[in-house]
Amino acid sequence: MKNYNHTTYAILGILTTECKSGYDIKQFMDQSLNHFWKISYGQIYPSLKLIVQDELAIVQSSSSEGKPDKNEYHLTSKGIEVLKNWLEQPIEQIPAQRNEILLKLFFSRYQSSKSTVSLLENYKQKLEDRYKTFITIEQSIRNFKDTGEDTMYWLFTLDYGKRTTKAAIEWCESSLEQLEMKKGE
Amino acid sequence: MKNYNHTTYAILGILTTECKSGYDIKQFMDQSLNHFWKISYGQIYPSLKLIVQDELAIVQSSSSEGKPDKNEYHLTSKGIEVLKNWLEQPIEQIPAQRNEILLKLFFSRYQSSKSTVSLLENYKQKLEDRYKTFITIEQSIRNFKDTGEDTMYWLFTLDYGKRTTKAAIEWCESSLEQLEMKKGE
DNA sequence: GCCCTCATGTAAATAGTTACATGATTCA
DNA sequence: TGAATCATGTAACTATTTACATGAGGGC
Repeated sequence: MKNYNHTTYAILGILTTECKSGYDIKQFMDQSLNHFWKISYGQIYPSLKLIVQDELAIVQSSSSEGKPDKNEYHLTSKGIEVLKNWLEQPIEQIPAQRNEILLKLFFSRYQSSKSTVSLLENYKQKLEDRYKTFITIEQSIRNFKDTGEDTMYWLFTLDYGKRTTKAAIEWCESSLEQLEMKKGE
Repeated sequence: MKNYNHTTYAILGILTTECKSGYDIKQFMDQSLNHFWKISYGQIYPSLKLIVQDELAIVQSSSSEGKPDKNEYHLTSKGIEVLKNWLEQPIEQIPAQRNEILLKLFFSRYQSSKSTVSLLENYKQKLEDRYKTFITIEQSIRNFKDTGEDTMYWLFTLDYGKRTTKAAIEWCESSLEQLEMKKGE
């Protein structure tokens, strides 16, 4: 079976939901997959073209009143096979998460403690904002979604975000404390 | 001041250590920055060329007995300025960490619970291996490094890795438990 | 002689973003 | 009429990896 890139699999996955057009896919990404997967239109439309070429989906134009025409992509059985097959493959390796704050911190002896503190405080703020967003999303999933099959898995991914973000916030606090102690010396 | 990409700043940072050549930089990355920054030779050498062109460093050939010649790159004061300036800029945004396991989990209702369990167990194993690696690196830093200025910052980045990896392991355990409960229903 | 490590580099392919171009509908 | 949202798409650029090419020196 031919291999596709992760972006293609992400799109195939989204096509299993009610989201069927390029525009819908982008909306879905920005709302639901935002914290662990993002892509731009520049990738979505060419990928959809490939997906149709390889017969993983068929496209049909749909027009509804008062809205521009829309291309709806529907998975074929071949497309579903490809998706299922990918789901079953184990993860080759944990992604090397590039992290700018760690990179800066690694070389922080070239700047004042004060600057490093600012850097960390700013980062901590961003993490706290993100954490709050997760809580909000969680609430809305629990409120509006009936306990369908998807719900559990969606909550898993949110839980991952919450746990790792919380750990990162605690790390910021711990590091800031240590910097404070160093200054006090 | 001209802007460079993160890779260039990473290289400038490494050039402040004893690592001065393209080969050294790669070694350093693979050993010390491995869990949050990786680059290939295909990026290192072209970047070094640009760094010299922009006079952020000068290059000098050095030969030592029994070893091939080596190009040593030494930061200029301009190079140090550029590095320091970058260090002081706050992080624009938390990186959207693409995460394949979350992507698969998100669409896991299209596979059996058994497959999902395997996926998570495999991932948990990888996380545990990574955690052990962090402990090992931490020990070696504490043992072999005198408590120089760098040490504290290096331990910060390791601590980040340890904390977030631990949170991810706990997440795996929690998710596996929930899947188990679901199966028992 | 052969393999491993040291050492530098390029070319091609892949991945991904940003900016641009276009045009319909809705609402103020 | 002008801005906002809906909708599709491409071109250019940037980033990054992989595969390749080359060659010296050391140890078996």
